[in-house]
Amino acid sequence: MRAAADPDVSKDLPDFDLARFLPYRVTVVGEHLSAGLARRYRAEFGISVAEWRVLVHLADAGTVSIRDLERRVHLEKSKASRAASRLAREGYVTKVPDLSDRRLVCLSLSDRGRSLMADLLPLAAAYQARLEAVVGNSLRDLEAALDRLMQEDL
Amino acid sequence: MRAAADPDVSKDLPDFDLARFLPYRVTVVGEHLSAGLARRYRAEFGISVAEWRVLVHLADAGTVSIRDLERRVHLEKSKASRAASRLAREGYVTKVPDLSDRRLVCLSLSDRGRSLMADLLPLAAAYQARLEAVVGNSLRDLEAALDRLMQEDL
DNA sequence: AGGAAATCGTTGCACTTGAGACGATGACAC
DNA sequence: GTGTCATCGTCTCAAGTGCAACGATTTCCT
Repeated sequence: MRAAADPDVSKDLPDFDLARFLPYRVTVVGEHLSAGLARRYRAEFGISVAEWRVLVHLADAGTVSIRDLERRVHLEKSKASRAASRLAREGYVTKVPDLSDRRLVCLSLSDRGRSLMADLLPLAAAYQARLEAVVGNSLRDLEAALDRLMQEDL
Repeated sequence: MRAAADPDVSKDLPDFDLARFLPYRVTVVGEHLSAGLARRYRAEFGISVAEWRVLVHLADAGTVSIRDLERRVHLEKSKASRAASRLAREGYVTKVPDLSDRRLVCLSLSDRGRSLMADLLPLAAAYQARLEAVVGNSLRDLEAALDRLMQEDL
């Protein structure tokens, strides 16, 4: 017979339900939501998610540096740098050195980029509206919960 | 003077707040939550997020195939295949052909893998408990909202 | 039985990613 | 000024990724 407490490896592991594990669950939903819109702007304009974030921030902040992107839209600096370079190469953004601090770059939308965003932003707004309809009247709670989770230092 | 309606590119773009855009927001929170725990098991055991998901599923399903992983824990099959291979190489899982259908592989935890999970699962359970405490009594609403967003075909 | 079609896991390929090193620039103390 | 330190953006390198193609198997249909 075996002892009741068995420290060796043949012992049963504690139950664990990945489907209820918040890091997993939130990540999967995030990928699902992002992919839904990204599929469209990737097929139509060849834009990646990182490039989309850069464009959105440019559309509402005007002129930004790589470091601003890093802090405001959660892109690591190498990722932000490469996304900005691609967008500049495609002609969607202009990239010039900042004259008052020549370590920085000034990124801003070109005419072509503004024209792109004139197409993209209404699409995204409609998508957001659709998601909010799905969530319904618990949107406030959802946002509050996400905020609290985000503030938590883990 | 300029006409009121101006179709050219110099027109202002619609306002758009990325910080309230659900795909962005949910994704960022998901990364934040995942990174909080992943940092620990990566530093301590050299395990990636994909490998973690494989291990968890093995811990509670016993024996699974690559295809099961693909469907149950949202890993593309090449990602699942490589994660399983790495874990097999490290000795955490055993990988043998399925005798009743030789297209499939049978993955299961080795003794070493079970021992690893005996350390990891309590850690994850504590982490989950901490997150649930942060969310508080709106946990039900949060889960329901995530479910509804997940079911939506986008 | 026998051939077409579907399924499974792996791999080759081109691309992306994260982490750190690096040169260039600026801020600060003395 | 001058030296030290911090900051910014890019680049390099190894590792990871998505996708499609592939061989091996099984299933289905007749």
